[in-house]
Amino acid sequence: MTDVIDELHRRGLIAQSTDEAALRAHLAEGPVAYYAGFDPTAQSLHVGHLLQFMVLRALQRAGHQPVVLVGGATGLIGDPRPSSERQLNDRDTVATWVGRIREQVAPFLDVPAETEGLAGPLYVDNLDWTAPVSAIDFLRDLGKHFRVGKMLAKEAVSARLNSEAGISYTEFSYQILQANDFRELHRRHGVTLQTGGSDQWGNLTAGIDLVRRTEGATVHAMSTPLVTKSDGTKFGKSEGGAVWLDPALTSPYAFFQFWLNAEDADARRWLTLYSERPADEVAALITESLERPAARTAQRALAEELTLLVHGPDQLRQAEAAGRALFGREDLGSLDAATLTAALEEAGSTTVEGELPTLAQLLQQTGLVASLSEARRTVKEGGAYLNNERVTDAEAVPPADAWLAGGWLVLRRGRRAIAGVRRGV
RNA sequence: GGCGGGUUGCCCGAGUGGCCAAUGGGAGCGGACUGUAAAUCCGUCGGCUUAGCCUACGAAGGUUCGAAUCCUUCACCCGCCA
Repeated sequence: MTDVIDELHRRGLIAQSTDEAALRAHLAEGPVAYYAGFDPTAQSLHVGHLLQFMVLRALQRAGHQPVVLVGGATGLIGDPRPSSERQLNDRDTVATWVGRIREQVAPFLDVPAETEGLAGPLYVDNLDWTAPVSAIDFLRDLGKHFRVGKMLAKEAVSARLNSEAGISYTEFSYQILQANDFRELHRRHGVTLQTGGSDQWGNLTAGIDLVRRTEGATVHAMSTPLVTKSDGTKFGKSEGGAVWLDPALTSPYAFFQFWLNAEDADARRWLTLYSERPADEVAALITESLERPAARTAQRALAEELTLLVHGPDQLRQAEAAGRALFGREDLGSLDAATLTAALEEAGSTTVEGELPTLAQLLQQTGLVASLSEARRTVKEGGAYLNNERVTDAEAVPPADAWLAGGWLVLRRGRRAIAGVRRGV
């Protein structure tokens, strides 16, 4: 049996860890309860969170006990972002998001009934133990264990202190809440390892210190590296903004396309990080990508593996088929109604009843552009296409013979953004 | 509580009474080139009923023929002092 730490290293999933030899020995002793927390700061998790699940899954496969914390309490506070203070969300909203994220996490870690020896996850919400703590309890029982000097020294805090934005007492206190979570999970479930992103390192170590100080126990932490893009832009964004895991916010098609469109260098690095294939298979894919980059095997492998993991086999099949239909060689007119319908439903579409509006209006209605001004601009720039033919007049109405099989018009913006217009009954 | 500095479009950041929908950079978007890559070059980049109009320079009021620019009040941020 391969050592899970070795596997995590091989995949580049460990940026930092506490005493690695001790952690390795600890993991070798038997099943260890470990946790990672996810704050409900939005209605859904996004691709940025995915790497955390890769770590949780690797540990789970190695026989350890995952504990997933959804931060009903910490989500009300917000951890300090490098840029600026967070906008607080109201309590009802956060409570709703807790439920959604809790459901979203499940497929990553739930184990099928027939699986031998693997432990399903334990789900916890830190609101359970944080809400009952009074201000006095907080200051007496928790605050006393934290030195302000140390708190100020944490990267997340000092960066903000030295910035124009400054930092509120609320966000400054965040690390205490997360530290308390670790202690609470250590007490309740014997958790001895916390994993998280490298930007969480300060919070992870705050928890370790608190547990040592108050429980006299040694616990561990491990952080994942920041996933980067070779062009320096932020990972996890696409045309429409964040790439969400919720299919209602980012369609499986768009999710698949996000990975497929990765740059070569990124795709190879990401494949190493994300793929659960055996090491030699990953190595072969990377070799192939280096030899024939145009085939984009690394991108394809990534897109397939992650779409399957996040959205399941049916959605993967459809996302792939849609991409083939829309970007394939064939003439759009030769596609049959079923293929076109499946592809455009994946890509995004809108239905038009009665009189057809102008192309500018259609572009806006399908969401390919944000405003009519942008639609006109796009047409002027030569970036708008109807059924793969460049549009020259934004105010024109598509001719009657433009309708394709099944009552569809295919609108495209630029090379990649595609949407369908369906004829209403 | 006092004094000083600050708040400009997605981000950074110019702009101190008209030539300002606002210089420049970045991001974004489109085109060319390609592999539904990258790099590069070119263009574009508030909205609308688009040769015109509307909304915008923290918020609200005011001065003025005219304000991002001047005045007043308020909010928030940074620093120093108490």
